[in-house]
Amino acid sequence: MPSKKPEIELVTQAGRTPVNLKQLATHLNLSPTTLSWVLNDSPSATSIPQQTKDRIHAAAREFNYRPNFLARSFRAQKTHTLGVIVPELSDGYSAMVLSGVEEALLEAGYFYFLASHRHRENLLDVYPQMFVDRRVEGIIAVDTNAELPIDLPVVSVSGRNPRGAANILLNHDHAASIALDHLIELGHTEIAFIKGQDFSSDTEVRWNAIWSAADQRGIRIRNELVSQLKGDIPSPELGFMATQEILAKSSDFTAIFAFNDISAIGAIKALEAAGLSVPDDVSVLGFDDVYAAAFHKPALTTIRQPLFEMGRLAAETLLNVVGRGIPAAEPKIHMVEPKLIVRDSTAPKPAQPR
Amino acid sequence: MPSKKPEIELVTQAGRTPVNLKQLATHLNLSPTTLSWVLNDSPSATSIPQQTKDRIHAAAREFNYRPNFLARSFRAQKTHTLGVIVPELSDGYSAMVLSGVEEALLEAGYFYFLASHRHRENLLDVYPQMFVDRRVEGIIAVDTNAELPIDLPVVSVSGRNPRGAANILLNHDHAASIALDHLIELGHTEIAFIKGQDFSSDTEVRWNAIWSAADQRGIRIRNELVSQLKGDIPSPELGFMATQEILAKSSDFTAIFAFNDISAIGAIKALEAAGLSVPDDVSVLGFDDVYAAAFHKPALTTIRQPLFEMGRLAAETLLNVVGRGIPAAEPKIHMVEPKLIVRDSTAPKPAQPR
DNA sequence: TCGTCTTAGTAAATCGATTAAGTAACAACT
DNA sequence: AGTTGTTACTTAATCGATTTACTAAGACGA
Repeated sequence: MPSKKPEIELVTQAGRTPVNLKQLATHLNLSPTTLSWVLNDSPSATSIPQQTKDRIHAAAREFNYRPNFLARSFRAQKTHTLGVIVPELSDGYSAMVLSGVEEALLEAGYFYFLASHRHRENLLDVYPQMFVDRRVEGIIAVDTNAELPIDLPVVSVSGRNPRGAANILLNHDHAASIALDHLIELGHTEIAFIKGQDFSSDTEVRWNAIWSAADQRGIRIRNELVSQLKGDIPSPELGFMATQEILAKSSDFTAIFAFNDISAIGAIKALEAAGLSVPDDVSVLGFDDVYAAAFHKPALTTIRQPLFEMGRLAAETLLNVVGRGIPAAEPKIHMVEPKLIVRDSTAPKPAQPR
Repeated sequence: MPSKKPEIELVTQAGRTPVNLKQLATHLNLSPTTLSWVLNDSPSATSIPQQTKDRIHAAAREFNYRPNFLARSFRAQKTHTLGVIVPELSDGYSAMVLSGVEEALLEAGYFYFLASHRHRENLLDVYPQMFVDRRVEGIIAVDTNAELPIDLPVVSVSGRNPRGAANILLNHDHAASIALDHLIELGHTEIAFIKGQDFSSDTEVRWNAIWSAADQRGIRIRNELVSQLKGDIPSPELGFMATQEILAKSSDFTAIFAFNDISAIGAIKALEAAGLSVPDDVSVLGFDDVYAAAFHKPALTTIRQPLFEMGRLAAETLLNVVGRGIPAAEPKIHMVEPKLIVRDSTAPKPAQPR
């Protein structure tokens, strides 16, 4: 009589249902425990002889055993997932940061949930709550000053979060200095400014930095040459309007320092609509160096933020905290440095006044 | 003797550990089953009197009971999560699609994992595998023709996926028609073309559509006036080089139809570098209507893809399939319509030849 | 020869919610 | 009076991996 084959046989091919630990253990005539020890290289596996280990590894490979992620997550209450919240996805800023985040996470085997709040109150409540419900291990908040859950480590990018584990911040003092130095070198002293919206976390720090840098250089900031972006759409239109507002009050300036590249593009449009040429009559200085900045006409002179690096740094920092499990007592501040990118939208102050 | 307080007391405040079903059940002197039935409004709850239901709901509110998402996911092997794979995040195209995706998912309580493969072979393997491991319920592939897992429903956006549940496609025939009609109306007959890279799923369909539209209109496509984008970075540089390639072979054309807005921007730079004015000497027609298109100088005339809508549609379609649990036998094709956006980069054919 | 160590494992509990399969008490009907 | 039905629940199994607490067999030393 020929030896009877076992009634239940494991399917070697990519079968319908993936093999689980129990089935694999049965197949090997071992207990799930032993397999778990060996496959996870746990300290308890020291007593298991190499031969058995090899058998287990071989079987795992053969049947393409992949541990059930859900079961593991559930058991350990760890999801290997972060939450990332950004204001808006389409303006290029967040996308750059996210690229950096993704790169760092991939290496660590983490994924992230992405949420864009578009400055809507309810989303600012709902998304963090969803993050908590889904047991993300930490949150990266990009340019977002929300009330975030206390019991989760948070790393902010461009946004001061006093309760968070860390803040990735641009050196705004340095940014303001190199920006003003550039304009001053070109001979500009009457400079108009477009401030950011109040909801943007950079607005205040940057404005303070500009003030003190201007002060140090003997540049007077005149009230009528300052306006602020109004509205929450990511469109040059806002910069266009802000510039018109300034032009209505005074045309006694030869340079504009915009809050970001998008508004700089709007500013240029407004100046040209008013019959002024950029950079011949007025120089325009942007901020961020988003994707579009280099390809605008005139190409934007701008202050580059290392957005990709900031994303990467945020993710690495957060993973570090998450790994240790101890949220830092006081938030660390990581400063990153801006860089002046000179292109075609700035030029020496015109010889004679308009 | 005063009544003894129970030894274990539930914490009403946002305590350290959230309340679980068992604790809540103990508190109410009921079994977890009963609570589960009532809180999920399951059919078995019909026999539970309203009074008990009210007690349960009240307690759940009072102790801010939130079901453990991980436990639920594990039990049901459903994660309420999708995977989205895109080529690149920073070029504006995917970001628009994602905004649409997000909007649809939020309403349904779904999140998504985002992965950008940047055309790297290994990431095209690794990310889908990670999606499967994490038990996403479906995948949205944006402009990506990867070998995707068979046992998951897939919806492609701009990419034909024969195995997938659905494809969201632009009506490229219509796009080619309105594009050529626009150029022909302006008097152009000698038209140069910049084709997309082979890896882009739109390249072939669009090119075929252009061919037949040109044929129908008696426009001859001359080989020396066709070049192709080379390289996988999302930069106008590629369009710049493609245009230079054409210019090296012939300058006998009055219009260029570019593969996308980014390459159109590069094309304009190349034409201007060659001493040609856009649109006075050569008209340039873009594609997509990405964010930067409107703010370029000259503002791009372009064929708009309803990217946001495409994302939304993809997500809705996928959720529908996921909900029913039955992957469609043959992929549905959802066609969306392009729209001509006339701006400043196209103009009537110049009166005399150069 | 007894007791202790080491080796090579196994059994059972656990994470938290869901669900199939009961059960006890009472009502209603034949 | 006995059967069937309804109401209001409870018990126990399940999802799959991990982990704590055991056990059995043999080696070794005193």
